[in-house]
Amino acid sequence: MRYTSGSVGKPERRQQILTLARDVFARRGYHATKIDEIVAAAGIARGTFYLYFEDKRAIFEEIVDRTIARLGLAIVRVDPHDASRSVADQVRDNIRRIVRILLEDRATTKILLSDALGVDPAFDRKLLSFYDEMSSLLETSLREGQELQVVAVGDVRLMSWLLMGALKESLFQIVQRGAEYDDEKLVDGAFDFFCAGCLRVT
Amino acid sequence: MRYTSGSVGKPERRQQILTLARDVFARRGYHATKIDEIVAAAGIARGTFYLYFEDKRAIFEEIVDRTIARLGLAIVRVDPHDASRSVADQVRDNIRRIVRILLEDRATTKILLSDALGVDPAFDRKLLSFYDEMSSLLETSLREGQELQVVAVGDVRLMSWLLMGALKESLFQIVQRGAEYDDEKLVDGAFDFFCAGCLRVT
DNA sequence: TCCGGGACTGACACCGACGTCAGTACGGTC
DNA sequence: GACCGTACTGACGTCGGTGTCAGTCCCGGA
Repeated sequence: MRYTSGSVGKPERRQQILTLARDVFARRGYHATKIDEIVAAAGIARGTFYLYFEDKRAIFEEIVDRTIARLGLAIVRVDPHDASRSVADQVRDNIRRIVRILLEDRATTKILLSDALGVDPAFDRKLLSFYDEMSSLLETSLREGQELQVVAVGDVRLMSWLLMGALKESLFQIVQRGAEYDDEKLVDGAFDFFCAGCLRVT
Repeated sequence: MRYTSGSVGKPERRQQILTLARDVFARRGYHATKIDEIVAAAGIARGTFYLYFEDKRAIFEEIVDRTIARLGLAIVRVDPHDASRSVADQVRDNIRRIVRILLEDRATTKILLSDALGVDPAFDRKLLSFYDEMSSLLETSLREGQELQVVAVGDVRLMSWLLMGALKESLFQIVQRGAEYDDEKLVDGAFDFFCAGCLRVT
């Protein structure tokens, strides 16, 4: 009896399972995904899965962690004293990097923005603390910006929530509906919104 | 053997289970909540639960549906030709009604904003179509606003996502952390943000 | 006092998903 | 051709959680 179409090395097999599992998670959601489905999608036997991953939670965590790590690196502190790059450009670049990462691998983004909460108390904590970190970073930057008068007066904590939420929801909607949406158009739209809102009610 | 401390009528018992279950869901999340936990929290036996509710999904749906229905009613179309109420006031009132409903019952809000997605494919669809409805309503209003020059030019669909996301995330953060946050401060903060963003980068 | 029915109970049978492990296939080495 | 070692297989035992239902309790009417 033949096992797999092509004989593959261990790291390749691992990556293969990871990628296929990601697609299943994106399609079915974390809780609805059974090991059997991952295994079927990857064209391997049940036992093989456990040779490469501890359990469902472990493979899920690995998928999400990669993107979280990339995001963490992509967001860099705005330096208002950098002569070579305006604050506006730096902000825009941050938005662009986030958007690029998240629209590049839509399956993972969908997972991250809709299934990652509610997996497990420990995992929830990790995810929330990531958001906390991002939010704190934002708050600090906003406060600094207020002193330099490049950020409106007001509660910076609330602002950070509003900003994060606006971007998160847009990205979620785009990947959720599988809509094509031009990266740059989103970056510009979000940036403009952050600068001036959208209501002009005198 | 005594059964329950106080003898209660059927509708009261039902409501009691509903309320206690809501708290358990809020604390533990949908998937982590077992019928046994609801039953323990309500101080009733396993069998009793099934006298009142089909299953876990049914009681969860009932909890969430109530709030969704209230939200649906709370959001009213902005009428730019209403002489008695300015557009700004009407918008602000919509925000206020949403905020009031969601901060009034924080447990349910937490459930709605963090657990409700990923329960079940059918339930997901229902929830997403609710958001779709809200989003469409918003888009229409925004488009109308653009004609009247009270809304910035740009993609109204993106704007609706940005607006919804900003508000959702703020509310989520508030209930998630159990932070006290003044209703009116949030309404004002969100409204100001919608009108003018928060960046002032020339 | 006995009976009937409604509210409630909780032990139990069932089930679906999990993780394991004895076994199979196959490529290399002597 | 015999013998490993490695990658893989899938049937099977296990288990946590579910929903059920025969039985208990209690009250109100005859």
